[in-house]
Amino acid sequence: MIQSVDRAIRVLGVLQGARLISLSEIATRLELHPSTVHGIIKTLQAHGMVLQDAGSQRYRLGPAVLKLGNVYLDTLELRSRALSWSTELARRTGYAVRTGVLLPDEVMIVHHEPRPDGSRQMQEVGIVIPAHACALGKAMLAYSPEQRDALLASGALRSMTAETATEPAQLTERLAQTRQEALATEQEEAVIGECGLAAPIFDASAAVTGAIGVVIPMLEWPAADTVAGAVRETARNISRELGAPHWPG
Amino acid sequence: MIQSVDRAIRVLGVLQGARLISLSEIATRLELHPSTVHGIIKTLQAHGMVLQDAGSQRYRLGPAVLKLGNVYLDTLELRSRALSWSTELARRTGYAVRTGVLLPDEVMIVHHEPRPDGSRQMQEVGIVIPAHACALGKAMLAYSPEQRDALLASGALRSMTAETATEPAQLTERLAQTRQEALATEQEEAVIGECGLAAPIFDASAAVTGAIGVVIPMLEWPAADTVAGAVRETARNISRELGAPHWPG
DNA sequence: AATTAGATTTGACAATGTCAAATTCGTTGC
DNA sequence: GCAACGAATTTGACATTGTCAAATCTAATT
Repeated sequence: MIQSVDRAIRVLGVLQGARLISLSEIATRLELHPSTVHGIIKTLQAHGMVLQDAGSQRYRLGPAVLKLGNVYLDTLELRSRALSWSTELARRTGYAVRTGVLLPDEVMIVHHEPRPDGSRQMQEVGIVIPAHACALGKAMLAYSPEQRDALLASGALRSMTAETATEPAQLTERLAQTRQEALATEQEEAVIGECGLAAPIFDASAAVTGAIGVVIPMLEWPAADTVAGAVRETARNISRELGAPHWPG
Repeated sequence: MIQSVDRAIRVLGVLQGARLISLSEIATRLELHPSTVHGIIKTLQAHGMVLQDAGSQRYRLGPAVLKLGNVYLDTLELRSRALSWSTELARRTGYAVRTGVLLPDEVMIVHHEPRPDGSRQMQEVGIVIPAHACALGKAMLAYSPEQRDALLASGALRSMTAETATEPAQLTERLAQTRQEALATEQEEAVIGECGLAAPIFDASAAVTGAIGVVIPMLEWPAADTVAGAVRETARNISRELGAPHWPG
């Protein structure tokens, strides 16, 4: 582990949390000397990863990070396979479809297929949602023992709504149910008024690489039984295209 | 400039160009010792910026870079201001609307408003286009003398189509015309069949922060005169919201 | 005009990253 | 099934290079 590279990434992490921040505040948060942070920041700035606001002298993320992010999306085989199946799933069910990957304790959305009814929706690619509070996250955690244990051990089950599972035992039970049905559900656990169904996607090494699911407004919950079947089937189809030997896990 | 941080960013740059690449190839391209690259890569990997492919042992970008990129978009005041005006411009003109920022020699799209006719389109946020070969790029370069000179001096006017301006003199002339009309045009210079109009956006310090423009299919070119007016007006309105003292430059 | 908060620069020291060689791992050819 | 190869990884010594504390500069504020 190279110290200065590690510190540079931590600086980016702070910048990610605080949109516009002064050099000395970054130094304080990371418990580093301002001069150390300055050297790192100037290096990042030279590559366009960080910008200095002209007026306030404070720092923020730069455009180079977006370019990197876009290349990541392009290289993701999961995403390219999910594209066509998402359209199909959205058409069949009438709901918005999301595909996500698992970060240490969050799910990151790598594709968002809007509801086919054409209602205007926010662009959601790149957003992150706590893994324990969404169907996509539970679908993946249910089949990723290490990640699940790490999350449970970290004790970071942040509460999002009244329905969020914040107790390890509660989450463990929901994951067991997810495995039983090969389908994860979510009822207003992350966002009030929003429910969801999701199923895990496996790759050629039989490991979870992602999950796909539908977003269902509370008013339309529970969804028709055919929706659950369609989500499972879509996840199985994508898994097969990725070379998964079997589905589920 | 901190050497190892600089090298880490160069490693990311190589990963950006080559989707899946071996450690020794990265080392060769950067003229570094494999062991040096290994230390950097493992640090990046620990933070999820880089992933190692299970089968081939090769490396690729990781999800953490996408998360960073998304935060950049959220912090961009240009983008939030452009959102509502883009919808309006798309509605008035009937064309897809793009907003972009200027990198050293490319334009990066930070917002894409689809054509209001509802035709299905690719998501284009995060893609980059050579600055000298698109209307957005020329709109910004025309009012950014340093960036223009740097680009002309670099001699990197890559040819995209037969119409691309690859000679410095040719580009200089087109930029002069852009300033004269306060509007940049593009006729199949980047992509065959695609034309465009764009105007620059200025911030409170009277510097160019971006550009907004419409994408026009070759078959519908030239567009009605009202389109040019609508593009200029939109750029002026966004500039005013950002606190620009005057428009153009 | 003085004060303060913050960004930046400087220079010495020692921690730290770098390099070359050695080792391990997996794959291909015989 | 064994050997040879290519590639990733590990190790340890050396010297480069990042780090820290103090000093300087800059720009707001009173």
